[in-house]
Amino acid sequence: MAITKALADPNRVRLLLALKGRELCVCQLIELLALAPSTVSKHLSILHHAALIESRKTERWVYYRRPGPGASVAVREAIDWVQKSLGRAPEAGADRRKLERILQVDPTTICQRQHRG
Amino acid sequence: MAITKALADPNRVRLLLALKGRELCVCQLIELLALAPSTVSKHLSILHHAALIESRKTERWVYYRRPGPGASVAVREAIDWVQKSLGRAPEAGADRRKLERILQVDPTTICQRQHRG
DNA sequence: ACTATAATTCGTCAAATGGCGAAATGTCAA
DNA sequence: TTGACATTTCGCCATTTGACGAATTATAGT
Repeated sequence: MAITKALADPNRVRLLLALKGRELCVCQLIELLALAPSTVSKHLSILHHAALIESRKTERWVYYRRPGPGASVAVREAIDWVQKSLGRAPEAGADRRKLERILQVDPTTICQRQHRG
Repeated sequence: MAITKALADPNRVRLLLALKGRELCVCQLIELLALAPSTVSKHLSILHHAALIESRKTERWVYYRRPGPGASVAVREAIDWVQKSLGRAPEAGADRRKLERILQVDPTTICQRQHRG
């Protein structure tokens, strides 16, 4: 099943947890995971292929979010489980704190920072 | 996380679903998956390592079952999700029917059958 | 003790996975 | 149209995974 495969990697679970209640730009997710853009993009495409996330493109930025009410029962239950059960882990808390800091900077600045390394 | 890794393989999900409400002998699980004994044993050890199943040995047989009330919240929630969400899939239904047939034969006969191939 | 049996461990192999940088794509600004 | 930028796709590499058969362990029966 595509869903369980998608959830098998910790970084993908981190992405899914980060998208609780809000959409995020790819560059913000890159900042969170601290991995190469191509790697994060691949993870996002795997989550997308499993229908666990949706995307929206405006201008040069791509935003990802959890699926809306139209999502299948399987997808909704999977996300609920991830949130409830895996969201309790200590690393999930650390990511939430890191995200708070990321959200205080505007995405444009974050993207530019990534170009310089 | 060990749990999500353990659930990433379809055959391991099949094993977990097969153990709903009953314990089963390894030879019965081998019969269900139709894989080499060593392969099934490996899958079982991965599930066991993630604490998703427990084992009990009597005489020459090893029985596996879902964990009892002493299991952690994470484990219980994972199993609940697997049962509710993944147990709905058509392949899960096929496995239930196959198991019914397996349960009609006594384990001793099944084990002996496996030695001849 | 010796043999048969149920299951696991070990060694091996092909395929899948996760990471990266380079190149490609699409979009905006000058 | 030229250049900068955000993201994705591609090609590569090291590691992990899932499969098997052979060897090993543990137990029961003779």
